Amino acid sequence: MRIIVATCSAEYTGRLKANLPQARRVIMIKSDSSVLIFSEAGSYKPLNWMIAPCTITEHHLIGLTTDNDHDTYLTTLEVASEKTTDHLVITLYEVFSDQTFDLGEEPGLVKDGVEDHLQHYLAEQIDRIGKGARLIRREYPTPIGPVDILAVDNQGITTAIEIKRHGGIAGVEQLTRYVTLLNRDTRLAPVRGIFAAQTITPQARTLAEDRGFECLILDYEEMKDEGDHSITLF
Amino acid sequence: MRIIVATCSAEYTGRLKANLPQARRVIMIKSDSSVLIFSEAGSYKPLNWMIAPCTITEHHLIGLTTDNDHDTYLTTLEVASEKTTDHLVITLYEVFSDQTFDLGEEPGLVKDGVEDHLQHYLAEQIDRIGKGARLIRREYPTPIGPVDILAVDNQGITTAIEIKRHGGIAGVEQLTRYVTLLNRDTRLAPVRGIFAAQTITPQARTLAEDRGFECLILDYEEMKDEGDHSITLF
DNA sequence: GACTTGAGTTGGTTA
DNA sequence: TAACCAAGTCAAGTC
Repeated sequence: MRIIVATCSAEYTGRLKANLPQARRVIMIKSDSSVLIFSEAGSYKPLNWMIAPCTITEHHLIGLTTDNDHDTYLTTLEVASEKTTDHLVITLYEVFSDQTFDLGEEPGLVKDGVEDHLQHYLAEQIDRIGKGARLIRREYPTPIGPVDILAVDNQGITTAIEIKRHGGIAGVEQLTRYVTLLNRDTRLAPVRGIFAAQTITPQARTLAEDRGFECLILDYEEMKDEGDHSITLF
Repeated sequence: MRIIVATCSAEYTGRLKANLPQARRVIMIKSDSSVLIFSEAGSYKPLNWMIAPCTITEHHLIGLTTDNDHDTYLTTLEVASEKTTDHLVITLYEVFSDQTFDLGEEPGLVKDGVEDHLQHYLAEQIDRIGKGARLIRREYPTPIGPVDILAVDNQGITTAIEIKRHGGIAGVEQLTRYVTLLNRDTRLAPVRGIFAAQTITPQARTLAEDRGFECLILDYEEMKDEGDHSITLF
């Protein structure tokens, strides 16, 4: 990992073109040659970047300082993608720091609470859609992608469940596609839909209910507690 | 901008929980107190982060080195969001570098080639949907969001155009929602749809054509040339 | 402030 | 490899 703090400008050409005027910034060059340019502003996204695999060519040129009173060295970093025509040219004017560190292996991040976990617990606790419900399977395959959960409710009705952490309109559309498709299967029809999420936007709830879907709010902590509890029981 | 290179571990609690085992990493602290933790792996996304507004509390503790042969100082950075309950605790074990730089103002990034530009040129060159077509307006407002372009084709039929750089199923769904809604307006009906993009996935094309929408491939460079050309003419 | 949409989205999984 | 879907997505614009 090489970290450069410098006055720089940059120009990116690829899926779009982007121009970065001269200013002080931080340039990170990872060991795979990927490059990130950061400013104080914004969140975690760099202003410009190049992802691996790419090749960096460093040129040293003689230029002038902004007040033209003496010669100075300019450096350009030409970063070219090896897979596409994308390229990024960074010009360094004044370099304040240029250090390289060996970070070694990254053991990786462990996450808890993603959609997959919601799906896991809801499949395990399928009674949450109504006492007596029975799980058919998680990730029930269809030609247009897997349905998060397919179940049979206590009335014997096939039930497709779309799970989101935050439910928006797009999720309702997704559920609509699945229910429409599954209803063409005479062995399953009629199929109803449940839109299950930790939070659901009012617009999405309205759309879902318009289409005859039930909305189910999921409490992750509660589901996790119940899941952990049943593990200790067996 | 403060840049720390150190052996660290981290724990995030917020919308989910995430745990980062001990390893050498780069920690960036921006002037607004936002924090980013990077490793060599992955692309521009940090392993963990906290966005502004947040408060950092730095604690210095006496701990033991991993081989327990002598005391050492540990530092923890406790980063708490000021708006939510999110918090991130970083423990620093061995610090290799800890420097602060003043980057000053960021003049900002200038982009060319985003969806907005496609929309601009297509509105200007509305003939691309058929000779004699006439633009009604860009960003035609509806209760469910603005339609990218509304036009009248050479048959006098109202035409809703959804523009994407890369057209996928979600874009077709979006167009469907708009066309369905606009068709309820007796002053506009019947309304047809055009799905316009630089690239369209085969599935999206199939879905769009199933729904009676025309698919239109846009050549950005060509549109830009034509746009620039007409500017020089007037 | 809530919601929708775009992004050089990135990243993971599967056909 | 291509396409779909989730993400602590982020960020901009609108209502």
